[in-house]
Amino acid sequence: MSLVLYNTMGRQKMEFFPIAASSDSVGMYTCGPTVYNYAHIGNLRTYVFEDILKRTLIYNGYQVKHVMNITDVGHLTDDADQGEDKMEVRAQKEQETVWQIAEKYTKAFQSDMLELNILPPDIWCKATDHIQEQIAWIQKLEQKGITYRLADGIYFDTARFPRYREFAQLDMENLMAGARVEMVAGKRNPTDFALWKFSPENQKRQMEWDSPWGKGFPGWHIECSAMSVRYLGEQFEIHCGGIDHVRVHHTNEVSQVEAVTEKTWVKYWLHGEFLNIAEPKLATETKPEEKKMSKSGDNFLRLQLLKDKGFQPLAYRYFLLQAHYRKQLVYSTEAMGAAQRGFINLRNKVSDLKQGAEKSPVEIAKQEKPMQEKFKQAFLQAINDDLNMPAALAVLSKLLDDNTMSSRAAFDLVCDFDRVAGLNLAATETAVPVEIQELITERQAARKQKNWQEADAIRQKLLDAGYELLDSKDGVKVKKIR
RNA sequence: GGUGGCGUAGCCAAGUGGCCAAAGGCGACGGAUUGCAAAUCCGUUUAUCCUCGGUUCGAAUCCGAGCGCCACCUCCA
Repeated sequence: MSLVLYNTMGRQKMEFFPIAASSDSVGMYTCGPTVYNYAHIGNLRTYVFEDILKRTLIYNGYQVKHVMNITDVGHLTDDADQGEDKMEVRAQKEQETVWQIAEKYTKAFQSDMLELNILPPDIWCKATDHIQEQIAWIQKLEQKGITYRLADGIYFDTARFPRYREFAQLDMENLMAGARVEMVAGKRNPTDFALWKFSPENQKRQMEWDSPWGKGFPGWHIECSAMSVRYLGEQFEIHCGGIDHVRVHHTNEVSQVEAVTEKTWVKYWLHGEFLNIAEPKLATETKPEEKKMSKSGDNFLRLQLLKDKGFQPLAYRYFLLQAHYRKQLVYSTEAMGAAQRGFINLRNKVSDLKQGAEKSPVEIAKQEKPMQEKFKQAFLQAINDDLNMPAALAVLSKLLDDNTMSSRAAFDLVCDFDRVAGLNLAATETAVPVEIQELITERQAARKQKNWQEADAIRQKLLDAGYELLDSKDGVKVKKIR
């Protein structure tokens, strides 16, 4: 079945084919975090979307080579190429070196990824580890005569690359008319951007390098161009990021690469929409205000905060999967609570199915194969239609409600679907410690004697210890809840 | 002001010309089961698909107008 993806380049759904027709390998570059702070749950939405994309490709039989960068230098506090470096600002604030800051927030990010069951990239690359590649690429642009020098750095002349506006679909005249951005003195066009920034003369930067143009640091956009080409070649299949990157960051990246190579760089561009947050305003106001979350703003929710509220990271993943990645989604505690209940119900059903499956033969009866295939096709159709996870989850729900198949056949399918959903649905409960098992036995004895008071006391005790008991016809089930 | 997008049940959310008297989830209600719970199972519930007009044999789906909301046009996933 063909895989169709919405390509920002062209603004339409397109059938996916690797560049080399005969090959099943796919190069995928995802813009990673700028590690000057923790990731918020809005950032994480994008990474979950990219993970679904990657898992869908793998599910379709492709070999994915996934590269993700870590921006640890050069990302300025505004885009007029005259703000401060976010990393340096943060280091100042926390009284640590920029290197410590980078290390700390990179680790935090990777830990979030792990908790959300996001598959790690094959290659992590840090901007500061690839300064030479970036300098070399700027030199290539220089040889093409597409750069110019100002007092504070080397700039890309967007007027010299006529295709510049194509990607962003920029209306240059409007951009000019609305020119609210204070331009760096001497910039030839409002869209021109810095490739290399010089260190300020009056101040020592923690991160700076020698270059043919003078001591300084790379502009933000050049790192993704240089590193993706380094690891994936001058042409590769997929590049993704947040929707906000279309206009400036990715447009600049495309320009930098294609101005040098003079051929199409990336075949498919995918962008994830924003997560907004319903922010309860003052108690007097009835309607919550919807605002997007900003890493520099104050409505900043981290995964840790969700955990503190009792939400499981994978329940957050489930929350995200219930909406399409190209639609804005509003986060609220209520919506998250509903998702968590849904997620727990889902897991309970799968858990029952699993117990049933463990009692049945591993071989699926022949007559069940067509039924399995029917579900599998429905699931595949959903994910292959531009990653329609809400529809895919509906197929999963229908599967769990189906009672025509054996537990074994159904459970195997659930595991298959979970390769894409990544919800760890079949996660095995951890073994119950002996002392817990003893208490359970004790309670069963009390129940037999109809000593309900004793039985309930033990049940409460176990609950406090993090184990929930579920009496069923087949005996007592134990669920670890913490 | 410019640009892009959205408006589907109490809430979240798929569907974008006939398979839709509209998927799925959450919630609510009734029942089975249970010592009580929990979980599970069965059943029920709620939609003139924002409004008005048009195109069409046929529209939630296309077109026009209006209303409302969101995002982007500093940085941001």
